[in-house]
Amino acid sequence: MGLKEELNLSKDFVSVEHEALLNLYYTTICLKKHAAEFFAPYGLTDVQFNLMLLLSCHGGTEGLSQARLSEMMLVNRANITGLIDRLEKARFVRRTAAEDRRYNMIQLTQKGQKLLQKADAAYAKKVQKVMGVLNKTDLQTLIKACGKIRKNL
Amino acid sequence: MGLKEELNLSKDFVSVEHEALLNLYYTTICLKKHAAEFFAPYGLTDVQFNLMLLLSCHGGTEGLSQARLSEMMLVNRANITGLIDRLEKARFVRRTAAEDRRYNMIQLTQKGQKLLQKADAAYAKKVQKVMGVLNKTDLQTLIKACGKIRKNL
DNA sequence: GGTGTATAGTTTATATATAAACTTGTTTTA
DNA sequence: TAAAACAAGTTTATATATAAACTATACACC
Repeated sequence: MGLKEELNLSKDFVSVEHEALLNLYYTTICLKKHAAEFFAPYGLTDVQFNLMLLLSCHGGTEGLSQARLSEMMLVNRANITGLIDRLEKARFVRRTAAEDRRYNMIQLTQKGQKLLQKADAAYAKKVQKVMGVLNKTDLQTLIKACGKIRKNL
Repeated sequence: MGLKEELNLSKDFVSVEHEALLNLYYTTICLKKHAAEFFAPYGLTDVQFNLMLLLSCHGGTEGLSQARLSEMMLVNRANITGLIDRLEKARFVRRTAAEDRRYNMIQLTQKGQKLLQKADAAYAKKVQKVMGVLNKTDLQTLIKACGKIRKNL
């Protein structure tokens, strides 16, 4: 039961290469939708959770600049402005001035830390369940394949 | 050279499962950005190209309804309204009334067909080049892994 | 020490995406 | 057959995403 059957397509894919590409696209869309649903009860979007997780794992005490966040999330820095606006409005993060006054350092608030802790514990279990359908060898193979593709771009 | 190095992350991933999930996410983002750049010279976005390709491959002579397009693209039907609005404005597709007057049948115009033909020929080559970094066996393995994950959601 | 250049963040215009409420048209069913 | 239920498409409000133009700050170098 591949993508062709799931989408009720009338024709085969033109190549296994295209089929693989579309499998990556559609699988990621499904995973993102799943994540979005998962985080909704916490009052977060999947994107907001990911940003907060980056702050928690890689922010230390001083936080991360918006430029660094945009690098890590592979998004335009203009996008970070709006994300932080919304998270700041909800009091999950704060902007702090850095020595270099061009930078905003973004930090989790206590409220943000608490929420993240709860959400992350549940999310880690979810990831184990969702990706656990592949064994460790298959996961490593998948990681390698993705790495090769990115390197080839 | 994995994701950790590419993003200059200070910590390891908490599990191989999470690492694999993020590899899917990030690789797809990279592929989408690449596709967006590729289609820009044709005056198309990657999403617009995909919609037109579906019309070409699975639309036959009568076209596809917006509801069917939303199923195939895994997007909300509200989203299709705007996509078709923009493509219609550019005269790449047209809305046609169906017998069941609830439906819009969407068809490629001649202008749309011509553009698609040109873009698709070049795109097929691009896909071969990008995904060709994996051999046929690796591609099949990737397709199977993605299928297992989707089935497990 | 002032000028040019580079960097961080914001604003604006636009595209893609969702959910919810709504309109219109079809089908079911009582 | 009239009412209820369902289906397709649109509208509205909001979130995420980009590119381009802009502001403010920092730094390099003559």
